Amino acid sequence: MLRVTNTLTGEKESFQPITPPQVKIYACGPTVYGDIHIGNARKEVNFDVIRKYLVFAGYQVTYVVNITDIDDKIIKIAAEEKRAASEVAQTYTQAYFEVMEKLGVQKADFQPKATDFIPDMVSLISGLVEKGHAYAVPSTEFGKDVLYDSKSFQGYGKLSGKNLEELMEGARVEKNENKKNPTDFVLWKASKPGEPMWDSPWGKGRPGWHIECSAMVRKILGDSIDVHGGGIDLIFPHHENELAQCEAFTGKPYVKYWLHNGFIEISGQKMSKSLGNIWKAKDALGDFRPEVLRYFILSAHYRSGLNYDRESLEAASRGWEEFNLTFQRIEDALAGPDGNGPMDLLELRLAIDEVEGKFKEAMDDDFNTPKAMAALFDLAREVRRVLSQDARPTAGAKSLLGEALEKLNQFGGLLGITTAQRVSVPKEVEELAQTRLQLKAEKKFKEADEIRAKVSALGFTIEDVKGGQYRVLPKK
RNA sequence: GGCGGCAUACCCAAGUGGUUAAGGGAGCGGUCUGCAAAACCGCGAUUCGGCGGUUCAAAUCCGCCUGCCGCCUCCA
Repeated sequence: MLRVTNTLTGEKESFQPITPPQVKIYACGPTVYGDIHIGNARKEVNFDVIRKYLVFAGYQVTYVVNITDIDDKIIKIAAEEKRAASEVAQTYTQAYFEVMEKLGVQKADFQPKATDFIPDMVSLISGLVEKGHAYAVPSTEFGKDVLYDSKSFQGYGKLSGKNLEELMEGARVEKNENKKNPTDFVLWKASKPGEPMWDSPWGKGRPGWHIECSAMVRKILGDSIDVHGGGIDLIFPHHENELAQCEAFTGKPYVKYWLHNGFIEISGQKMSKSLGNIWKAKDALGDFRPEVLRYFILSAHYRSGLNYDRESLEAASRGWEEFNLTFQRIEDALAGPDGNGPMDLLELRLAIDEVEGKFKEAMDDDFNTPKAMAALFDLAREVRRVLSQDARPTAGAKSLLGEALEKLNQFGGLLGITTAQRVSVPKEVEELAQTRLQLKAEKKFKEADEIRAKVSALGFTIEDVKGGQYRVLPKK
């Protein structure tokens, strides 16, 4: 039975979708005003795994990740770069998709852009005004702002555990003389000259941030959804406000399970522009394989903070190499001739029988990926132990190794820490390696070493293994 | 000031009342080896930030203290 930690209740609860086997998930996506950083990437990887595991567990999942393609930051960048906001948004939307593809993040079922849902937002805002939860105030020459009346919704603060009085005291909110309460937030913003604008009952303007998610969730998934996710920082005010908008409008519960992932930290602190410690995902991908990045991200529980530095990444990289080599070693062994044993296979048999149960148990516990990975490592270790007995396993051992490979591929694939594509060794390199084997047999070691150097220049490494065989690997 | 989270070996990191405190990295010892590398085996926390309490039993529950971090303003 799957259990998840729900921010709304602060507890780990058993997961029971509203209308099983359907599961509707919405996870806040990027605001496309720049390249995404590894913190954004972490959120996408965490929810990618959550989504894939729910599918694996037999649910019919509808997964939605939005693109915020209109907001203050985009407008600001556009002004700086002297181009249209839509152009800026397009550039970074594209960049985002490229990173997602590299990272092996499966495309969401829907990837709505805010600007495609303006009419839905307008109608939602109108409804809130009619119901007395929002009010329009004069703003610019183009029209009025519409603000949400936070005091009009009794449940305001229930997600983040804040109460209005305290919020008002500590409020560092922007000054707005027109606000009835300091915690009121903007639903619709009248445009200023030169800004993007859309027609509305309140003149020309653009949507506030929080309303877009509310509108898209309702349009695509309906009034009530099973899971809403995002980074921990979105709890307040973004998700609190979304909740207030939707529940005030529909009178129905908006989200059953709120899931929030922790931050990636640099030297124990969050990434921020002001600290100048932003690590872009595309730069990380330049230094490390995508599988290594996922391996690193998933080596911590999604709700924890995760400290990111080069050393940790390099450790993850070594760990991943070791894990990944297991796959190749199995494939090599299966492709080779049968040995004639004897081999001790008991532990491997047990490990194969246990892995699925251990993996599921870990993942069922609020998607405990570190524990799930440990389950895979346990199996991988037994595999290596068997392979080290003899590089040419017996037919019986091969059968077990085949089973192990299947399990490792299945679960490692779900986490996205395996690589589907083996680096293929060019024929030229293969021939050189063969020649070297021959030279070695003739004890012409000097010539053999020369070949190794040649192979190295071609980007590969030859490693000798037991039984007079060798292994060709891409150079590290 | 209000709210929340975290503190486990050299590093990362599971563990949420009860057998020997997962796993990974690094390290050390060994096996193997023309060399190199790899691989495999073995070793490593009598102890879970500190002090009290509850309990037959606590890293796990409660209280206090210390330290770090996040949110309360845009933020994954």
